[in-house]
Amino acid sequence: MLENIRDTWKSLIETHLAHIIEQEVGGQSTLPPLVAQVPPKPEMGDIAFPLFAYAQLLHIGAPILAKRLKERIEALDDRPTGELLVSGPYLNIKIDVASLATALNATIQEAGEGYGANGSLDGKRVVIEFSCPNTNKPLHLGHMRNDSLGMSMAAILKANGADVRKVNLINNRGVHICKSMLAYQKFSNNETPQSSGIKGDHLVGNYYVKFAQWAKEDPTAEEQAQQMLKKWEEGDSEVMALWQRMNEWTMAGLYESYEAMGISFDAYYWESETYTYGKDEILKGLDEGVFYREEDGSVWVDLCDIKLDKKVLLRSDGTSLYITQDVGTAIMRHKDWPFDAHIYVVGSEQQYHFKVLFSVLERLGYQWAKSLYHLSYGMVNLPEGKMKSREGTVVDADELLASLTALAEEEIRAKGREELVGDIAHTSRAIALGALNYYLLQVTATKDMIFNPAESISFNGNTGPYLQYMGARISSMLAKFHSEQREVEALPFDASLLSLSDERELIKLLARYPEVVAKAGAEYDPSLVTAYLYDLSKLFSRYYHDNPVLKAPSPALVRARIALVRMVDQVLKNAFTLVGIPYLASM
RNA sequence: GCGUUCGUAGCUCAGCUGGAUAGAGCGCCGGACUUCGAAUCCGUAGGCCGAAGGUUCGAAUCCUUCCGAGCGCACCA
Repeated sequence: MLENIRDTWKSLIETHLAHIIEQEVGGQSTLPPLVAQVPPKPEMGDIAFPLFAYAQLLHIGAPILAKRLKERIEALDDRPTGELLVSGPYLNIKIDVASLATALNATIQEAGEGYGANGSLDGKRVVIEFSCPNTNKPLHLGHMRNDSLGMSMAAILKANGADVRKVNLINNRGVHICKSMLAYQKFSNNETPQSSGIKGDHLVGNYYVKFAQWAKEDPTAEEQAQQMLKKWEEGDSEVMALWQRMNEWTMAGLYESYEAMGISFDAYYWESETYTYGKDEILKGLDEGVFYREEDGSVWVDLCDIKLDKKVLLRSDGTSLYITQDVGTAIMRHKDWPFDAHIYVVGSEQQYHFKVLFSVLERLGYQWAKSLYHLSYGMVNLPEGKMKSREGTVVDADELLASLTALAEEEIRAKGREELVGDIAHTSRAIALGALNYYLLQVTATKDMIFNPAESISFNGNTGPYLQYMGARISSMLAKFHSEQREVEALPFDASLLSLSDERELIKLLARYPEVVAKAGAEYDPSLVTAYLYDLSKLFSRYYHDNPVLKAPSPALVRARIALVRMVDQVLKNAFTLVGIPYLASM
């Protein structure tokens, strides 16, 4: 909405700039592009156009040029609504906020939860792969960052019109899986999740830890694990049975965690089925001369020309590697469901791997290889330093969620809101999720981050619950309005009454929301949405704190402010769904 | 060593397709609840934006070098 206004002014000013420059210095074919900015202070207007570059061409001061442009445009009979201001070397526009508010109100009311969405990716299919846990241990904090990013990106891309397919590739085979199996075989006395009362993924994880301890004492442990892997590959019935049993335990646990954290997928893939993929593709590439074979029989790709070194694609015994199966899996997925883009949400430690993977696919001649994207994210560290599984400092996902939930519940009870909140368990969980997702998504994905548990549960300041609180306050305000001032609803909405500085700022911010959704989609960056949410909430908090809505001086003003509050409410709701923050009417 | 990501307030983070005095939160100190729920709001203090050069009318933002940190550099995944 704001974009249209900006573009209108921009092209108008551009035209007149071109005219002036042509008159003064003759046919300048390439003018520098005019950039639109936001003035640092509201009283300077709403849109700013710096004129330095043009003034230089004309050999005059920018303020003089600004003045000339202003006079010239003001002389026009039909020009857009709004006011021109000269502010030093800038030509600024003070937009007509009342007409913007009127249009915005109609748009938001009509679009509802669709406000902010756009069709830029209409008809485009996007696969997004994330989570991809191993079946030998429960989820930890690192996975949570991955899952938050994956879920959020999927929602953002949908809001941009894409047909999104969320996929999860479960790493359910390999030596590391055999390790927990082996330890279980040796030390378990056949305990089960049922007999022990331990959640399946945690039970299996215990044996993975057990293996590490055992391997320290018994040097043959690693060798035994390798032997078990061999048996697995041969389909040994005893090993297969154990594998199946333990994988089921883990998966049951993981499904439970996903459910609790609001994470879902459209398709699951299993490494036990995909690990042999890609071999044929590599051999085909070998035939085509894209790859080469070493004397020992291994197949390689030489990526030195793009500074990526040489990489093995097939072992000398002809078996696949991690990269081989990734090549095969990508090709298979494109056959199954021809996509326009494929995003892999994977930690930054695998950047090199993905560069190689994408290059290999490109060399195999797949045009779509260019649409592959590694959404890389940094490590999650603790205030004390890195999480170390050996030192037991890994933050378990289930435990973290449980403790956040307990704290939220404590807070609700401390405020005596048990009755008002309704389902206290549900509400506490929703607050915990809001806190977690916001905390994890507010940081730029590529950066490493420090997760401070104490801070994430504080619920004060720049946090998820702060945003949820805004929603709850608005809900209760609107409920009160409906029960006490229904008759005011009948009054017409007069946007010109919203003339306070904060009201103007709120309206502009609300009008900017669609641009945020578009940018987050184009740049694959959920943190743009969290940043926007915080700006909106902060501005709104101050506004309703300082200015009564239900007790505004006149019914007409009550009506106008209620309209504004409803717009804020709708945008909060819409943005919440993009970053995994549950909306709560009461908390 | 090579590649890559990053160095902004005491701490955690924004701002980075160059533009008007560098912003939040936490913490510190001080205010505001007979007023739409104080999980809130307001204010004070706190920065040679890692360092040095360069490009530019203008650089936290772009380029180079250096310093410091993370992560890669397996016929592991």
